[in-house]
Amino acid sequence: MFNKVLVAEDLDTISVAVVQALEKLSIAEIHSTKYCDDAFLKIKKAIYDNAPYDLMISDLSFKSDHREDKLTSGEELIEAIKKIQPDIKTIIFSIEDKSFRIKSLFNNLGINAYVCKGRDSIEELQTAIQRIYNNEEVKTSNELALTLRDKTLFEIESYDISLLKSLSKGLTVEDISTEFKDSGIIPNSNSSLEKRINKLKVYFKANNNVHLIAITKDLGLV
Amino acid sequence: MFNKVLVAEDLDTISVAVVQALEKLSIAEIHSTKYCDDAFLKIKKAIYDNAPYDLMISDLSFKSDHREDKLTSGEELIEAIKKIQPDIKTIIFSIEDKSFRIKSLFNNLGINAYVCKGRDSIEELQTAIQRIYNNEEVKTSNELALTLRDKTLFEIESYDISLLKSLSKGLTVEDISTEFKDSGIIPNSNSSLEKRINKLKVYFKANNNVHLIAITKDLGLV
DNA sequence: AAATGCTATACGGTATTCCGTAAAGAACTA
DNA sequence: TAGTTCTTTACGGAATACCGTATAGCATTT
Repeated sequence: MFNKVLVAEDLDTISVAVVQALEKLSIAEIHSTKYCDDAFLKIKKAIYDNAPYDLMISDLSFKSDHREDKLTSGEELIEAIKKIQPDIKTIIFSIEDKSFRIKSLFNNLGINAYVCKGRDSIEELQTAIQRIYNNEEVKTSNELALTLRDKTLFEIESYDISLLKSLSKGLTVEDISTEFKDSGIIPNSNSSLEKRINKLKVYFKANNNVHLIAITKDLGLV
Repeated sequence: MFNKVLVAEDLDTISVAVVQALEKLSIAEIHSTKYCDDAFLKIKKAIYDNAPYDLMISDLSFKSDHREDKLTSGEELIEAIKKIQPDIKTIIFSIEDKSFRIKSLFNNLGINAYVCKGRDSIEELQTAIQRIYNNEEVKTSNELALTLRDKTLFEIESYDISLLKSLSKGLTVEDISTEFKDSGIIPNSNSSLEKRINKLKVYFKANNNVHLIAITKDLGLV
């Protein structure tokens, strides 16, 4: 089994539970930290001491508080760590369940596993660790597997996102039209914008603009 | 100390940590559940068995899964439970840190304490329980205390919440008017609803309804 | 070049929002 | 009872959303 593991998690409740789960896997050295910056320093020092970590388990989002941290999210943390220790194994342990988000984590960060915080996540986390150690394929959470495989997912382009964001800022279609014209974004006519908004409304089954923003906010798109 | 306590929390990691924290307070009977509906049934059965719970600690948001639950949030759960056992003590233990939201929980649900999941929440939870048991004033988390004491804060009533919720469901003012008439909610005329929406728009500095919903969604009010 | 198809744009009519003003009703005061 | 104030309701006009149809531009095909 892995010898030295680091847990980066800001919520104390979750952190103690994860550490306990690791202890049951008879991992010798388990360290935990509540801040991304601290996690980075620990990894760095471990390399320096010639006793590097084998695995890091990290949350994605960290609450901000009085401290002014350089690294503020799990993504930034992993990106920074991979630069100084490319061979370290990484698991993200997060509540995030948006498929497109998770997909990009595998593709862009090269994480080894993604475990979704949920009703049976302790066991899932343990099996994920075991499988990574055995170099086996890591199975994702049940619910997740479905959404990741779902090819029918509407391709939301960045154009749609900025359109939705402008709407949620309280701009009228007229406003957005001039905004897009200024930024050189096309299409930018009222008519085209309306047509695009309409497509989004159809896709998300929204009755009107208010409804559309409510839905996409819930999905975390905006 | 309290004798019988129920923990309603869907994330297994947090649940085990909370139960451990309770054990250290030498509480005799500690039960936990991952679903709102189950929590309600446990409370109900305990009343029936003449051994009611003294305290419930509940999360606010619960993940939805294959089960089709009637109660889907901590708010709904507490509302339902207060109807069958009005004297039960309740603590909300959630990641939510928006002052509006929390204030409305105190005002509309009559909770006894609000503890924010964070880096030192285990200790905060324990002192909150102790203080409720001693009938002392419950101190809220440091950051929270400031915003809650602010009397200039607009009093968001449950009326406003249901209005915003209806809007975010894509209903028109006309629709909401008939909906409110059917439910016996007053005021319910188009004019009054518009006036109320206007106040909210002024308060939240929203340009239009879309903007208003975007803002209140961000604040976690809807 | 002509035909085709796709996309962006233009326009018009209806519905809804947005925002005033005013009347009706209820609660309180003198 | 009459007066005062606050809340609810009514109404009207301008702005915007909503939705259909029609034209213009551009690329590809024939």
